[in-house]
Formats: sequence, C-alpha cells, structure tokens
Amino acid sequence: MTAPASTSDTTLGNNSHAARWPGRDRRPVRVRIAPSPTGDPHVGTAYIALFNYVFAKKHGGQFILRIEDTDQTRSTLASEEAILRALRWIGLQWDEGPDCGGPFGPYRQSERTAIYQQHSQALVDKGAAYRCFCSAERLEASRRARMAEGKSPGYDRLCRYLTKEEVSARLAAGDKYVIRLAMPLTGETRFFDGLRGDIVIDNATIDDQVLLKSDGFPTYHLANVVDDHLMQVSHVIRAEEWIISTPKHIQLYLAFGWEPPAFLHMPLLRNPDRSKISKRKNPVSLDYYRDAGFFPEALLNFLSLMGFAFGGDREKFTLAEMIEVFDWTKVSAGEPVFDLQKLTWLNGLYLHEMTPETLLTRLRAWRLSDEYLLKLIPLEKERIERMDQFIPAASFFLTGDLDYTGIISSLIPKNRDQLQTSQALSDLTDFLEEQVRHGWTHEALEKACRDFCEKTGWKTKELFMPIRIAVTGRAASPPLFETMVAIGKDLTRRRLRLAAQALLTYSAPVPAGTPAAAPATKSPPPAKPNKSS
RNA sequence: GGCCCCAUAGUCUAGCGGUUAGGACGUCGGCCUCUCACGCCGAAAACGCGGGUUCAAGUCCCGCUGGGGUCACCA
Repeated sequence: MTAPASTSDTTLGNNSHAARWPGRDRRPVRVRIAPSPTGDPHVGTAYIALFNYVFAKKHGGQFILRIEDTDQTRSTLASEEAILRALRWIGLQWDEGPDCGGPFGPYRQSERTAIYQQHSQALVDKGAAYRCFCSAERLEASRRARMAEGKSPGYDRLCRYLTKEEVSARLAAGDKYVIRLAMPLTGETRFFDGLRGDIVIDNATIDDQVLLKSDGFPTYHLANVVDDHLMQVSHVIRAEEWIISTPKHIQLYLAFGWEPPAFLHMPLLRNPDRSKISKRKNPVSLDYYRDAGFFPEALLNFLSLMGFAFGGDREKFTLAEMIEVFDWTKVSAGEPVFDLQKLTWLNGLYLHEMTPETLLTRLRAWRLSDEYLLKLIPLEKERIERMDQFIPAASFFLTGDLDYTGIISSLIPKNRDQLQTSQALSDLTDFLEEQVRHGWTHEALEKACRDFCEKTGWKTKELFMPIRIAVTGRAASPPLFETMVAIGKDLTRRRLRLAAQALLTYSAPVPAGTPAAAPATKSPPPAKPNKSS
C-alpha cells in the first residue's frame, strides 16, 4: 500500500476569541458524555457530563449518553448500570442513550462493531489507513530501540510500506493484524479549542494510531470519531487529557471526508497535590458521595464551581439557574483542586435550608430506609438486648467518614509499627480494588483479605483487627466481612484509606509517666462524621 | 525526556490597561447564646520570576521557573 505523504497543514477553526465558541458552527447543538464502563461511576464523568448538559440545555440541544465499551477485557455491564444509576442520581438526564434509545442508536459501542469494521475498511481502501501485522513483541522491541536512539517511542511504521503482494500473502496466511491510520508525515494540524484558542501540533510527532484492534473491536479513536459523526454530535466537550489526541481525530474526520465538530477541553479535576484526581488520593466514586451523605444537587453545584463562575459572587445556585446564565467566558481553563471541605460546607447550606419534612424524606431515602436498616438488624440483633442499644451499636453503619483521632494506637498490632500497618491497610485497599472490583460479597472479601495476608506475610490474626477498627472504629463489631458488605464498597475503602493516612501522620504521644490512655476499643465513642479531610 | 496545556492567598475564583486586587472555603479572633452548631462582625493571607510594549500591566508580548497532561491493540 502507498502511504499518503501529505505536506499540507491542516487548520481547523479560526482565531476568534473563545468567547464566541461555538462561533461559526450553525449546526443544532448535540453533545454527548461517553463513559467507559470499566469501573465505578467517576466524579470526573459527572463533571464533564454537567458541562455538556448545561451547554446543550442552554442552546436547546440534545445531550446523549453513549457507552464506550470497546475494551472487551475491562468493560462490564455492572459498571454500565452503576454509571447510569449514578448519573440519574445526580440529576443529569440524557435525551438519547442505551436505555431510552434514540434516532441514532445503538448507543452501546459493542453493538456497533460492524459499523467500525466497515468504516476502517473504507479507510484502507482509500489508502488512508493500512493493515499492520506487527506482533506485540516486535512493537515492544522497536519501541525500546527507538528510545535508545533518543527518538519518541511510537510505532516505526514498518507495515505502512508493505507491498500489496506482501499484504495479500500475510492475509492468506491468516496472520492477525490491526488497522492503523496513516498520519501525514509532515505539516501540522491546528484546531480551535473553545477554552484555549488555537492549538497547533506537529504531525511528525503523531503516531500511526491503531483504529481497529486485532480482536475486531475499534479503539477509542475510531469508535469515537465514527459515532460522533453518525450521531451528528456538533460539539465535543471532554477532558483535557484528550487534547493531545485531537489531531488524530481531526485527521480521521478528514480521511473520511467529514466535517469535524467543534472541540473544547475542560480542565482536569485535581487531587490536593495537583495530580489528576485519583482514587488513592481522593474519593472519586459518585457512590461514595451518595453514601457519605452528600446531596446530588450540592455535589453538582460544587462541581460547577470547578471552573465556572456564576457572576456576582454567587456560589450557590441550581442547575436551572446555571443554564440561565451560562456561557463559556465564565469558564476558566485553570486546574481546580477538588476540595472536600468546601463541598461539605456547600452541602450544609442545602441541608440547613431544608424543611424538617424534606430532610426526613432525604434521610429515609439514604441510610434510614427500611431496605438499609434491614441489612443491619440481622447483624446487630444478637449483640443487643434492648432496643435502645441498637442505634449506638449500629452508629458506624450510619455515618460516612470516621475520625481515628484517639484510637490510632489501637490500629497498630503488637510487633508491628505504624508505618507497616499504614502500608498494609493502603496496599490492602489497592488489592481489594483489583480483586473485588465486581461482586462486593463477604465471601469475595474474606478470600481477598486472606489472600492478601498470604501474599504479604501478615497473619490474619494481626491484620484483621486493624481492618475492623479502620472500617468500624471499634474492636468489637459484627462479623467483619458482612459489615464491609453492608457499609458498602466505597465507604469501606474510604475508611481503610483514611485509617492508613491517619497512621502515616500520627506521631505517637509517649508522655513518660502518663498511664497509657485507655484503648478506645473498650468503650468506643460513637463514631463521629469527620468533617475535615 | 519529546510534545501539549495551565499559572491571582493553603484551596475555589472575580478581575478582561488606571481597583485600598473583590467574594467563598479553610484558619484565627469577637458577637449572639444554657452548650454546641447556625448566623453576624472582624483579622491574617495572593497577582511565581525576569524582560519587553505603554504615560500606566495582575491584565498585552517573549523568556524562565513551577505544576499538570500525554506519549497502549485503555479510555
């Protein structure tokens, strides 16, 4: 096949100020949120969905939900369901999606594979893409060699220059292949970002991206471009991490002969240390925020504050009010740190203005539902003798974060130090993230915790107590794994991480002569929600 | 490391050439009050550095520094 060696620059958009975005685009507004169902519903998904939603509603357009489940090894239906549930919880209802359909379905990419295969084939026929037969091993070796030469580690384009005969031979031999985009080798690709203006990237720095994997599934890049076009998406509003691959997408649109949409990249939400928000450093699951007692409207309001300024020093507002005043000049490209404390304050504002009846309704929809209490009663029933003991006994089931101040020393087993314990708790949380991603059941948890001990050399006897205290705040509790199930995945992990963190920053008060403080394990103070942190 | 993005207090932000640099979270102090909380009042706290342009720069330009992202048959 011949490689098209385009030397012309590719320019999209113009130099108009970001204020005019979408500017010249006269198409009806159609935007989408396109989560990948490979984990818990992510706060970043809600953040991007929010701005898409607001923009769509502002312009009377449609907001589409598309499931990007093209990674067969990681995508699950359970994750997809959790994401839909979480987006509904937070109050961003889509107009078209896998559950409600729409004129451009299906909205689940795994059901569109024929479309992608057909489109990638068309590109091959045109000479804009080519088959690559390189093995993973060869790719790896080539990458290493290029690194050693000081070049960028991309694909060396070996198969781009295969002759027709060679390709036919490999095909006839039944060799596995992927389809790659033949990027222009020279020139530059320029596009207009709605928040930053023109962005220019040298074509020579862009890899020949894989479009179709050897399993016949598309990569994000292909599926995303094909679907955005077929679903008539007018504006692509997504996270900043996609800026670098936008030129690949533009070249794809051009290869197909399509007009690209307008692009705008939102800043990434940050951990307190300013890295991209991640579960190790900040709770990221929307389910955590729900279980920890945050109101969806408060979380949404808070998320909008991450970059958006309402005007007039106003910080508390509804979605409808935001839509009313919204435009992109009020959105900044800065990199916002997600601050749980301020979210908590804002949530308090919402709570304080509720009538008692409303709050009661909310509480009943939360942890005071029959459904939830019925999970706790079997666990506590045999441990109490009078009804009045139930609520104190079950308090840690009804709270969000725990405060370990005062009980930290009880977390550390004999013959272990605080650092080791902290590390174990933190590693265990990572381990659970991997091993119990799906099916948060007591059997799975017990197995994972035992496996973890086996792997790390901790005895179950010494590790299970710190786990128990981290999860419940007490040394005495109902069976550990059933308790973890009732409390839920997100709150459990959060408490484990908080305890690990508390251990890390704990400086043991060893005042000589002072009698050792009574371990908090004897008469546990009722767990208090930890306002800070 | 290459490429790209970002840059006002610890944090979220207002500011779009002339301001005592405004608001909010958090922190500290006070008032209110039977306690706590809420509420109210007040305080400390910022334009990363260096060059330009201009009568005048937080605001425009360049460089540096710092932070981040990205370099997958993951999205």
